[in-house]
Amino acid sequence: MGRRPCCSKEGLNRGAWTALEDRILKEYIQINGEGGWRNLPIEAGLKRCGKSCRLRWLNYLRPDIKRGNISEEEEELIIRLHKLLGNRWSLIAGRLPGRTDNEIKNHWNTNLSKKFQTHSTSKRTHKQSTLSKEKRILINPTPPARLPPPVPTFESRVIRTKATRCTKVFFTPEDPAAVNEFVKEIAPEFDGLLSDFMADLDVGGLCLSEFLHSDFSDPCRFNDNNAIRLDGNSDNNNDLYPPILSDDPLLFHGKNIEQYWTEVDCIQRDDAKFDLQSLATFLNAEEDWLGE
DNA sequence: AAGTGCCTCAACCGCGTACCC
DNA sequence: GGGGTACGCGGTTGAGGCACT
Repeated sequence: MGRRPCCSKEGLNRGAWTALEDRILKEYIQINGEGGWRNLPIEAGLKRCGKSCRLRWLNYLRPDIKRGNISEEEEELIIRLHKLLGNRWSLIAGRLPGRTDNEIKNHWNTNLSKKFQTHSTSKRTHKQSTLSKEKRILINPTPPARLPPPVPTFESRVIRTKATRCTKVFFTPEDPAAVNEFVKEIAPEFDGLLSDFMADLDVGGLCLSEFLHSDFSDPCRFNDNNAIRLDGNSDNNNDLYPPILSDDPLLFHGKNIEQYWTEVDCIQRDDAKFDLQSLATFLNAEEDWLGE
């Protein structure tokens, strides 16, 4: 019983790839492009599972793979992103050009998690440690740096599964009055959404899913205030993201937004603060996950 | 030199989601 | 809407290399 295997394992090569297999796969993809992984081995003449081909290409053969050790700057970014996003390696890898999720995951498990263990004073066991049972280690639970006073309490439930990005969030306001105040003063976008609802995290014009998937490497995506541009067109302020409000632009204090996102734990618009550390907290709030 | 234990990282596995019919 | 398939993801494994005895 159980799940049907992704492909027949009979007669397929397993284990380390040979130089010849690499060459065949590379040449096939260069000619035919990525995708169609299931049929690729047959068409390319490889005795490999399609999944294996995909993994080999993504983690090793892609031309834009960056070789060599992970730099201190990259390491710093990984730590910050992990603090914010948890074990969403693919998302983290997306912020490190040339690095793969597998590479970052391995680097974390073999190097960075130890640093956390060394520096952590916490006794909390990380639920999702990927190390083998006897090697499981303690990881800093990243307590929120500070709580934003004007933001009301939400019972947040992150829709998060084992292998998916987190873009949707359920909010259940615990204090409707506080939410009213919050909406009125800080996030008019929430107007009319006071009961249980499902939406992109969209606070003050800063949409989580857009934010996480933005191309931070493209300078055209930022205006003079370093707000993200949706279309990369520097001439149209209406397409800025977060939107430029009249006399009230969402400022990033002159910093590159990536720098800001990873260095600063709070984005500020006037005196309204939405705390990214709090975001990290609920992203990591495993007790609130669905599926319990 | 041989044995042992530890570490690294490429590869595998199973699951959830997206997509198509 | 339901079922089947493909893809992408995070967790886990294990081969190979290295250090130490």
